[in-house]
Amino acid sequence: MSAKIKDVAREANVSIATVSRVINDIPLVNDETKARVLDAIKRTGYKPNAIARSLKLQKTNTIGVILFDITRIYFTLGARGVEDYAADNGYNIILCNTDGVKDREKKAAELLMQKQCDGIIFLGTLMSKSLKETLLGTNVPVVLGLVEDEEGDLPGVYLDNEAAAYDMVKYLIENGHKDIGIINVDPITAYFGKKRRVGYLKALQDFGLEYHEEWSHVGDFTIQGGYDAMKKLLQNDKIPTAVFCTNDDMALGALRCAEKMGMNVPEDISITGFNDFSTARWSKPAITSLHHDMYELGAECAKILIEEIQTGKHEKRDYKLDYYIVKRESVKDIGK
Amino acid sequence: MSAKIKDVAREANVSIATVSRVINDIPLVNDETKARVLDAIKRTGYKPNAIARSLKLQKTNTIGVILFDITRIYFTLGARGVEDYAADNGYNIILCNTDGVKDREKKAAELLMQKQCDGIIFLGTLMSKSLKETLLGTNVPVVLGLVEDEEGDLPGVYLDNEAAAYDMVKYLIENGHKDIGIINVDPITAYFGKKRRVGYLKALQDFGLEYHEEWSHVGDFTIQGGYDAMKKLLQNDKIPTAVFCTNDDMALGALRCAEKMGMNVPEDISITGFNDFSTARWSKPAITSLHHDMYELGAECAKILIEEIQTGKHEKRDYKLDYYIVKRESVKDIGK
DNA sequence: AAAATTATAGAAAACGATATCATAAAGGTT
DNA sequence: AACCTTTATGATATCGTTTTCTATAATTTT
Repeated sequence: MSAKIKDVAREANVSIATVSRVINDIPLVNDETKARVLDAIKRTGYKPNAIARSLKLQKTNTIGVILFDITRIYFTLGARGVEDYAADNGYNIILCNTDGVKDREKKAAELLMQKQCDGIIFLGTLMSKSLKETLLGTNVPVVLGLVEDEEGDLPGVYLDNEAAAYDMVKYLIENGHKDIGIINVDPITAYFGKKRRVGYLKALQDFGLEYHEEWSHVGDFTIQGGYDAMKKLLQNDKIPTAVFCTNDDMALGALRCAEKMGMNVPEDISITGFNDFSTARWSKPAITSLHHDMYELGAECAKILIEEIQTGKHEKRDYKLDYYIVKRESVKDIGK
Repeated sequence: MSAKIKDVAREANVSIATVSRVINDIPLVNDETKARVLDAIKRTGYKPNAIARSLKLQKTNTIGVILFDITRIYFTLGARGVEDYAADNGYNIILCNTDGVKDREKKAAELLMQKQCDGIIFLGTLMSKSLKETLLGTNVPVVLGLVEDEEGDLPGVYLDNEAAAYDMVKYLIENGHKDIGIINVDPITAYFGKKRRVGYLKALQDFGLEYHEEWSHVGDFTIQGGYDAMKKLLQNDKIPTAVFCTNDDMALGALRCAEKMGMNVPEDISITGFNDFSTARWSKPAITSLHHDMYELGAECAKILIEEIQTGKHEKRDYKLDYYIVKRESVKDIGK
């Protein structure tokens, strides 16, 4: 068994109160005594028990992170952002993957609360009603990443997905495209999918373009998903001149599919991605994508959360990420 | 403040001992009393405090994971494997990224021990002496992923990197290649880099091929790193007919660099990857790679660790991952 | 030199649970 | 009717800390 504060006290011939004072740098200790205690700590190899401490202080210095799937770079970068900022400020993170399954999200939230996390960050695709209830049914501060609490007052950090999608489609339009398809993540299970779809539709409308139901497809987040969606899209008699994909992996899949069908990108069809991960940059042709910083998103979530934990003040605030389009090779200007 | 066991006891008009019995399903409780307690729990919204419980039980049901960088898919998959297996068995994970910085690894280990983790999994590139000392200076079970404790008796889960590299180089040789370069991760800071290099050298030797210092380059794990390393490699007067890259991202970088230099893969030069991530599969040309399952690695680490936690038995054992070569388009058979 | 103040250190009560031990009531045995 | 079981419950010590309150010694003030 490792040494306890009691062992140190015995060893240094003082009371445990004094040892505690030394550990916590409370000034009312005589220098000589302090030295004796420090020495005893070294000799016994004593390390404070954070659990006991947490119980007494009612503070665990841990942040719970509920996320979709750490395996997907989109979320991973966010998680790393959270972890770095948290670690720099003396907090640790407990991680729960949920794959977006509501039941698991709820269980994760309950568990994190039982473990007395000082705060919770939710990095998911959708905020379900039941999760929100669970999260609000406590006093733990909560910050949302990626999703926005539209009616409620939970602070959130996210991209203005609607505007970003709008801008990307607008960019395609500026390049002379009038027939624009979309390969999106499921707008029902993913909040940002919904928003990006709205942006897409709005841009079409604003520029007087027609919406074609048959050019709108949904894939999971994967390359294969993009491939399959593109395959369906290309089965139509008339096909668009450009496809707006709402993530890079799906854009790559779409690109591969087009190639497979004997088309060249961007000569025969233009494709755009979203997120600007290395997939897009190093693809050939390199994919035009919309850049925004997921790491920053995570870090910002952590920052807001820790501030709320430390001040105890709750305040609804939304932090919108910057974004910009990175123009590469996958879009052809077909304007006259 | 949320309800405590005391509140439930008062509400149900029983002692806290009885409430505790109900919570923990200890049979000696009258059915009627039990119902009353259950009802009180529901009414008060009581949730047990895991911290208090941990203190008393000397068990936190958390596993500490120290890993290199969650942002790199190689580690991420491992982390997810750990998390899933752990979650299925009632454990949670605390995650610490270290970027391989020794000091941070040590700090992470100390922190996890203070937080009374029931066990620690190390998913890193190298086991430093100081980290090992820190890890062993306690009674917490430790399992190593990716690295092997050659002299010590810590259990580990890893790929037989030497054999795998050997097989990959052998595959190139079987395809007629005699001039084979290598783009490796740093063998000094990464244990598996060292091992893969040994396998590479051994294969060259076994088949009577010459080793060319100038064809051996090192990159970080990234695509850019592979690109830069390839650039140096291609600056030689004589260049190899094949390059063995010890991860997929670097292979992609190397491929892009070769293309940039006006070469075609695999017509002018063959390239192989390692790990078989989607990068390799969806690249064009698709990259021949060595498949092994990082998710399984993580899950196996968790399995071994939890077994050790629960039985209290420590035993040195090594679990070696299966692997196989996935043949794709990036290798040309140049045999006569 | 007595009183008041200050500097140190210790005793003990929390924090919220679990589990041991003790106790009381009910039923069974002779 | 006295005793022994069995069943159900409560009181309480404990886990390893922090912190308040108290106590003592040392110092200063008068």
